[in-house]
Amino acid sequence: MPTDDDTATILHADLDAFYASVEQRDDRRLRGRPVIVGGGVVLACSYEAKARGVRTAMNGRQARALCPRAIVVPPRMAAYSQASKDVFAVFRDTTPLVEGISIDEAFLEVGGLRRIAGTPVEIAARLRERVAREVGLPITVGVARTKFLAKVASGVAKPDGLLRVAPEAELEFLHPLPVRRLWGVGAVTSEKLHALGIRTVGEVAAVGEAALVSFLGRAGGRHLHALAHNRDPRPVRATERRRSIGSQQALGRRPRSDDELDALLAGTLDRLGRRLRDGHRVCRTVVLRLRFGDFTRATRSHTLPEATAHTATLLAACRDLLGAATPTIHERGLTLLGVSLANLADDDAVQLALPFDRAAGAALDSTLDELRARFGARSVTRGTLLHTRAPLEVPLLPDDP
DNA sequence: TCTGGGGTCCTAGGACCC
DNA sequence: TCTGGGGTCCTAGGACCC
Repeated sequence: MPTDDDTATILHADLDAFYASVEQRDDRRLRGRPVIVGGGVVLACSYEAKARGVRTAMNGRQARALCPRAIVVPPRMAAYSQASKDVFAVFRDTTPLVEGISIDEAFLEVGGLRRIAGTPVEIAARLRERVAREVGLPITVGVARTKFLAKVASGVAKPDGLLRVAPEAELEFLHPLPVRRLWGVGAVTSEKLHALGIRTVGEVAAVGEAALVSFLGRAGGRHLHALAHNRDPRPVRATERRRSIGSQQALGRRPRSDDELDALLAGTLDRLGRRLRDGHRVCRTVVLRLRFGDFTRATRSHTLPEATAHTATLLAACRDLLGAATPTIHERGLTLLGVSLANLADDDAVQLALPFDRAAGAALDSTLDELRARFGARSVTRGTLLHTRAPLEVPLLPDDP
């Protein structure tokens, strides 16, 4: 039982089989039956389909072979987006400290709510009830002292469950789990670890940090070492702004003419430009993503001198990149075309020429509030200043000798 | 396992700057 | 003649997440 000084105050809330659950909610004929969302590739599947071995990202033909009785429905992204908004409204009504991770999961910090709302487990139980009653969707919640453990707990408790990891039993819970459960361990890393005879989190914990760093690189090694020893000091923080937006589409095997590709590119940039302007953002870097007939991939990027949301400017930059890649495309064929816009900033962000001076750079932080006031901008951040080598000249440091 | 679409973060080398 | 250390930015690629 949680005690009064319970430090397990982080909730990880994760909707179960999200897209498929929305479909079952909206069409009672689908309830209790195996449902697959998406035709060519499985975007999501209900637990009835999972029981037959169907998995997310599996190709459609294989999925239908495993589960011939499955009902395949096309995705309805607008419905999922609305359902997500409804669920996040319940999250934010539960606690102000909500960190969204994706369309269907979030961390919630509920420490400090004990007197008004009860223990974290009580809060989690109420949250599950509310999401079921008000939005009509099943959700699993993990409760723990750290983000990482809360996420592992919800994964273990799925579907439609609630699990608290007691602070005194964390390693007992963690160490027998397979390495794949560690955040950041995917197919490649787990294969590397298996090759070294490491299969469980406990076995990772027994390896020194230096050894992990030499196998997996600096960041990856340190990250894994910390998680395996149950060290995850990251606090729950309100969701930060997007760092990039993008769009891509698979083209199939059919060869496309240069004109066709150009039209696709123009359409993609038109939509992205609109999203950028709707969000009052500008971008400075365009990234062209290509996948070829042999499934090799390439990215080509270009950084503009000034941030913009002007479609024609962005399109021109993309055309140049695509033009340069045309020989490769003719040679190997193109099966995917995508564009990402990165280096995002608010469209009224102050743009400054940053002097190359470390001392000034450090002093910048202390003058940000002053700059915000002076320009009446929504946001002035150090990041904005650093990645914007723009023409506006501003006396940065009034006290500068 | 013949392959969706939307993202995040890390690494590494080269150019450039002081 | 010989030859520094520290930093940022850009580009490309890769792993991973849902």
